Amino acid sequence: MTVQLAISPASRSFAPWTETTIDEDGLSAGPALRYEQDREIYGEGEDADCYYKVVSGVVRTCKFLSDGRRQIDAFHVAGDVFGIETGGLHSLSAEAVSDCRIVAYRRVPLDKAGTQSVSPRLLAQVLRNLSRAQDHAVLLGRRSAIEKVAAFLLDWARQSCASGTIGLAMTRQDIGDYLGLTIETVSRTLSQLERDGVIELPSVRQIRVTNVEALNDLNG
Amino acid sequence: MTVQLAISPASRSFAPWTETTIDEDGLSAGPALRYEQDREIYGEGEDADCYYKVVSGVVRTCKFLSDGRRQIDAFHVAGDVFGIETGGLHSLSAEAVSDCRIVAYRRVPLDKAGTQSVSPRLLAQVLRNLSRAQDHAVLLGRRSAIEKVAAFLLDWARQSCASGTIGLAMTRQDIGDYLGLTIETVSRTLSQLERDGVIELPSVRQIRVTNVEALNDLNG
DNA sequence: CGTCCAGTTGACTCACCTCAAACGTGGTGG
DNA sequence: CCACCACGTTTGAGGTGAGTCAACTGGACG
Repeated sequence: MTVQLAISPASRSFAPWTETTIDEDGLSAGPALRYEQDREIYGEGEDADCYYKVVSGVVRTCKFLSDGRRQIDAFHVAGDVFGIETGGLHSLSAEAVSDCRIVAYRRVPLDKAGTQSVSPRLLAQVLRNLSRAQDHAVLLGRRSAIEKVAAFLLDWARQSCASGTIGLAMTRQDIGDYLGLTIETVSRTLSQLERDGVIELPSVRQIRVTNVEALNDLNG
Repeated sequence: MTVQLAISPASRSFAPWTETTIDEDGLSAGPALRYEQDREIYGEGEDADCYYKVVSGVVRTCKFLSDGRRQIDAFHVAGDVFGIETGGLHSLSAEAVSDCRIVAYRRVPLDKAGTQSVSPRLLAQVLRNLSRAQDHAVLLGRRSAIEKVAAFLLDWARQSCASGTIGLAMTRQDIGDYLGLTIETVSRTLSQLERDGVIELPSVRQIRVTNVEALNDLNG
């Protein structure tokens, strides 16, 4: 199983909850693992003996309901840390949205870590994820479809942008499952924004924002 | 301003990001601050020089959109920690849902904490909040009104229950803003659950669950 | 040139929202 | 003790934003 393989490079990091092998860009922490598009990195319920940092590419973390409905928690890009969990098990699953490189760090479950202290950098990463999750909740609970899409575009432009045109790594389905919408609604909303002269859609996976103010207005 | 007053008892805790004055129940960490119902504990954008732990009562943390729409992030009960933020400012506001007692702990912003390490207990609390936020996102993005209400009831029964009857600390408006619904939909859904024999509503703020399985089924 | 699959578009439906009125309960004052 | 008010809640009637189902489009690839 690839996951076994995935863990091995991290074993050089022995201290629990430390980042001794992580440096600012994460590149020298050991060889990056490669995951090709749509590969699962870990599944809901699997042992959470590692956490991860994205080196390149995009990763989605998500949850599933028993009937298959999916909610994407976040898209992670270079520098983002994901997979840090309370218990010994991952409560989300993680998948490669695009081909990507990822560094794994071995961890010890919190309940076995005793009084060993934690790097503030790690805490900062967790707090960043928490803050994103809180913003996401407002979006999911209180915004209309067009506001959701506008917020997503602004957010993604900031994260990924080679300014001018946004390159989408993900499908409409991914966007829908991130925003709590169906693909049809995502598609229709993008078309409407195009008709309104707010964006252009040179190709399916490329979006050019021609009127940022309009998006900012929609963002409240 | 009451917030100034609120901070003082925490000043006995000097080390940044430590919990030396916190013990398991949080009661001996210093005198608890009292907040009466609907008092603001801190506002969005205020300096986050303290974080907090609930001793008794219920606290809500929430965000507002510019037009007044509100999303409640979480209800916090005895033992829960809230108000730990990435930057120097609170990104949510916190208010007393019921009269409550709260302990404040002074903190130092992460960016000034340097390499000082962090208690794993604090990290565990943050991870708990993160996990709750992730569950909340699935609820907001992918569940129907009746599923939302069922999930809320089960959740709240677990947190607050003197088994048998659930005592609600919050209004329908609070529940709606937590679940991403209007008060009318919350009310109608509760009425429907009552008609279906799943719950009883002896009074507005009391709910007796008569059929837990039905709720669990709705919860997926 | 045909197949496949992601995306788009259209027609229709429905879950939830909006607006409005009625209800109930707790508090206040006569 | 009762009349009245305030406010949170419930209920009803009607509207609508987003979902559903289905047909169509357009690149990518063999």
